[in-house]
Amino acid sequence: MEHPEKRPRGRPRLSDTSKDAASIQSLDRAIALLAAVSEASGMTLMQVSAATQLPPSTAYRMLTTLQHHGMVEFEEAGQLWHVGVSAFRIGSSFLRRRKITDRSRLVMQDLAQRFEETANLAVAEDDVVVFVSQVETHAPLRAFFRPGTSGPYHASGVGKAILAFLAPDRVRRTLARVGQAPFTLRTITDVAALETNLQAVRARGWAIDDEERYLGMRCVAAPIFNEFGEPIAGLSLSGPSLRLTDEVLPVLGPAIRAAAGTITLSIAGRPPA
Amino acid sequence: MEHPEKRPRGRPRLSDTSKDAASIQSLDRAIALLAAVSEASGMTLMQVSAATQLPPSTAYRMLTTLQHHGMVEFEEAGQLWHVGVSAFRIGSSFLRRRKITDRSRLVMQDLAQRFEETANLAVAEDDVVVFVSQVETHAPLRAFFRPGTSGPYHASGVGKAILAFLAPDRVRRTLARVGQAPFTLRTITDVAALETNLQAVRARGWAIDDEERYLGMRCVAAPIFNEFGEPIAGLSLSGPSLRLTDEVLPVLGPAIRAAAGTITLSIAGRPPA
DNA sequence: TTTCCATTTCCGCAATACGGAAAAACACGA
DNA sequence: TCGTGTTTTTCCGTATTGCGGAAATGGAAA
Repeated sequence: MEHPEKRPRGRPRLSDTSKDAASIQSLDRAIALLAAVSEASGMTLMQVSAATQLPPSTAYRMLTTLQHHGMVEFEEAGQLWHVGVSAFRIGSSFLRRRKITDRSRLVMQDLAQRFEETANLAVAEDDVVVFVSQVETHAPLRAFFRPGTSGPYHASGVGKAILAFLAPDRVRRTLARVGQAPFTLRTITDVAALETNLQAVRARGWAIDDEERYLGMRCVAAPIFNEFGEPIAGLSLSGPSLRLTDEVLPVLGPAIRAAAGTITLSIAGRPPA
Repeated sequence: MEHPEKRPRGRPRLSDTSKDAASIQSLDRAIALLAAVSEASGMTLMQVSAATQLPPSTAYRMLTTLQHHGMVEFEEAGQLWHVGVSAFRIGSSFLRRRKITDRSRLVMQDLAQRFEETANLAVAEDDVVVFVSQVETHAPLRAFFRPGTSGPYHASGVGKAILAFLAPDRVRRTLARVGQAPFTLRTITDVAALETNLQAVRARGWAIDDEERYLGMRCVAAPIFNEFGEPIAGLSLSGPSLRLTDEVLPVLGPAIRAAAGTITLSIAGRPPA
């Protein structure tokens, strides 16, 4: 009956948006900590503590707990904390649900070898596309996306390849939500312009990212569909604009569209009506 | 009503030799839970609860907390919990630090010490395998590869260990490209003969280079796999034929296969299907 | 050596996470 | 349609567990 007012029991100082459901504080903090560690490449205890706003002793206790499970590793030389194998193992199972990764391997190897450019596979998430695997070439100058990195829908080959086959209103909603940040001079920052671009993509079956994300880098991509004809991922070949010239595009584009088609079939997907 | 036992709420449900350092219970449990979810492909709350031995309400609270961070996802249709994107993102940052050379060091030292022969690590390149690190023994007569030197696929233990787990047509393409130069009388210079040899390697999990590159030198090797089950490197023990006799091979072979398996695990790889 | 700073351990307090139990939501069959 | 059994979700009192200040340890520089 006493203190019928606010809840002294509640979570401590920060945020307290009060709308979030009951959460486990220590777990919340631990995940934030893990995310912080994964963003840097090696952090000392003090850095972790600073980045997470947690007292060193608390951060330390969390790190050692995570360490027992192999979620983080401690590098003696340099006293650095890194993400561990277990985290990778657990995270990798995210892909198992999308059996695409395994099925696309051969196709990607073939593409990369034939054209001597990096082949990438990315899956569609709510607000971004996430690169999940790639096959590299041995060219000294080449594109590289670390698995797990994400790309913007409006300024990536795979993103546009996927958008092109989504219902118009869904495209508009997505764009409204994520915006069209200008990464380079060539980024398409206008909704109407992007829609025109997507129409062309849909018509020919493959998309091109012409230095829209990184200057000097081009990227040719095609969508992969699930059994409902919905685009759920994309295959792309990326490299320096110097090599992916306008002359080779007419060859590359159809080749990638075909390769993506092969993957669509292998996961029992089907092209849209 | 009865069962007024000691402490039902208590934390020490499991063994707990009490020697383990202070850990955060909720985090411990959450990681175990996450690992359980990652092993199955989609679990209902009840399954999670059963697998982790946690009461449903606790498991539920953890799942929703993880969900807020995107560590797990809930699939409405089927009421299934899956590992989420964030877990993938965080886990992927493990790749930045995944240096085979570093992670194999201990295993190699152990091997070299146990058998008193030189242990080598070599990685697969397009046309050759490249020796990147070794642990030497004190024997006066011993094998030695300077780091950076390359070996032929068809006439090296590591090379054959790798070839044995590649797709047949890829093996053929590689051999067609690099040839089968005869280094010694024992070099396998015939495609068919090599393929038979590789079949045996694949069956038992380890390869032997029986003076095929250098007269008097034998080499026992096993492959190391990446997360796609592709052979990307090999571990070998090499020394004079006088010591690596037919009698010790049955011991050495499995030992090296096991050691390579350990390395595969430590880089979050997996054996091929 | 002394000093300074980061890491690791300790420990008492009470805030936090726990889990039983009840309430919703759901799934079938009758 | 209702009833019955199951799973998911919410609630809440309790005391266990996690918290963080502070001290101890360790290591490198001065």
